[in-house]
Amino acid sequence: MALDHAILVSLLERPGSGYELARRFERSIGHFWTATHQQIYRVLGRMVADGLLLVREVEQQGRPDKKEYSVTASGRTVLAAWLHKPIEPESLRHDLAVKIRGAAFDDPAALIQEVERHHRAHRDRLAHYLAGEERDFTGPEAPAPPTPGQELQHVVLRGGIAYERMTIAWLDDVLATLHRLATPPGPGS
Amino acid sequence: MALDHAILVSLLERPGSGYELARRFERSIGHFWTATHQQIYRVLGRMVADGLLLVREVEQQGRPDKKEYSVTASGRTVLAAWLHKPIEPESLRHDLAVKIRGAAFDDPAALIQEVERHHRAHRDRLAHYLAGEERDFTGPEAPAPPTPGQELQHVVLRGGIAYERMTIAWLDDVLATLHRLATPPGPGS
DNA sequence: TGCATCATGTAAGCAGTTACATGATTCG
DNA sequence: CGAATCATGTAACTGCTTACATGATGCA
Repeated sequence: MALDHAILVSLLERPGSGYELARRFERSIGHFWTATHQQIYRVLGRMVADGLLLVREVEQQGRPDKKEYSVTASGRTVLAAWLHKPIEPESLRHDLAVKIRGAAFDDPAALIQEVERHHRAHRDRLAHYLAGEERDFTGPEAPAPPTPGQELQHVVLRGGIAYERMTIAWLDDVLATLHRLATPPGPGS
Repeated sequence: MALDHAILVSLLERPGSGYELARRFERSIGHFWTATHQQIYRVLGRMVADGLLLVREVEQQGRPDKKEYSVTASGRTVLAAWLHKPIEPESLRHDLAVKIRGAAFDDPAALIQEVERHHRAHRDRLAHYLAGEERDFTGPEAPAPPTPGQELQHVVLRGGIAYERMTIAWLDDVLATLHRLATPPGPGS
């Protein structure tokens, strides 16, 4: 289960509450892993019970109190063990591709709007990643020289950027294909 | 649940047994969805009970008998309903990216072999996809002109190819970053 | 007064993985 | 005789999603 390990990495980068973790999973860590707060709270509870994390109650002004989690020595050991264990190369799960092949048994043109919607979502995500890269790594505000941790975060972000660019280009290809199928060559051609 | 829909699409493309479906999920459909035979048999049973599929016992010579599944009108309706319902753009789940960020709290150099292993796996997959493209779509054996269904299968395959190429390029970037971190500039520079 | 943000959780159900289990045929 | 391929399944467990549930503060 890699959610445990993603949480360990995120809390090593910076301790925080379940709520903060959920927000990180929507943002930077969300480039490569997703999780909802429900799941995060449950796993946090288990990881504390297993001794991988420490909790500290933090009182706040003008906000509800929070629990701040940090990684124990045991948690570091568990993470290191996972880092040294080989994992299988990922395989994709892409619902949209199922839909595209399914369109052969329905109306291909009906899928155009859906694909355009995805295209917009990926363009937005790309813009968001590029803004984050400028802010954290390539802009004038960025630390120079970067720490190894920052270099590794940056290369992961570059992966997210490359993924979004590739996806946008592919969706252009998909749209062109759907349009071609929707308007087949007339008898004059 | 998209496994149901992936099965519907696959059986509409060609009826087949659970075993055959499992093999397809390792190959062409595996470009965008994975499933094991255990899961497939369970879902097939449920889909027959729900009236989405028909089973037919087929006796074979020199092989065990098999059950051939095909899609009912009800199954087509369910697929069409799903095709017309918007889905959320995917978010990634990439264990290797978690490992890369985690390497900041371990030895980055220790990850190089793992990344190289993934690099090889993705190159192999790319070669396999390209061979499939040549065989089914661009080679001399390919049907001309292609049917709409084949055009859609092809554009999905092009997506798989683009994904593998992007991933290989990114893993090159990751390897360069890990090597840079493993051999920091000496005092002479 | 209502909405957004901050903050934490429980419960039920479905999806997916891993381990276990069987048995026929073909080929070397 | 053993290994590979064809063929179908059950059981247990783990992980993930969806729905439900509460309550404070700050701002318009």
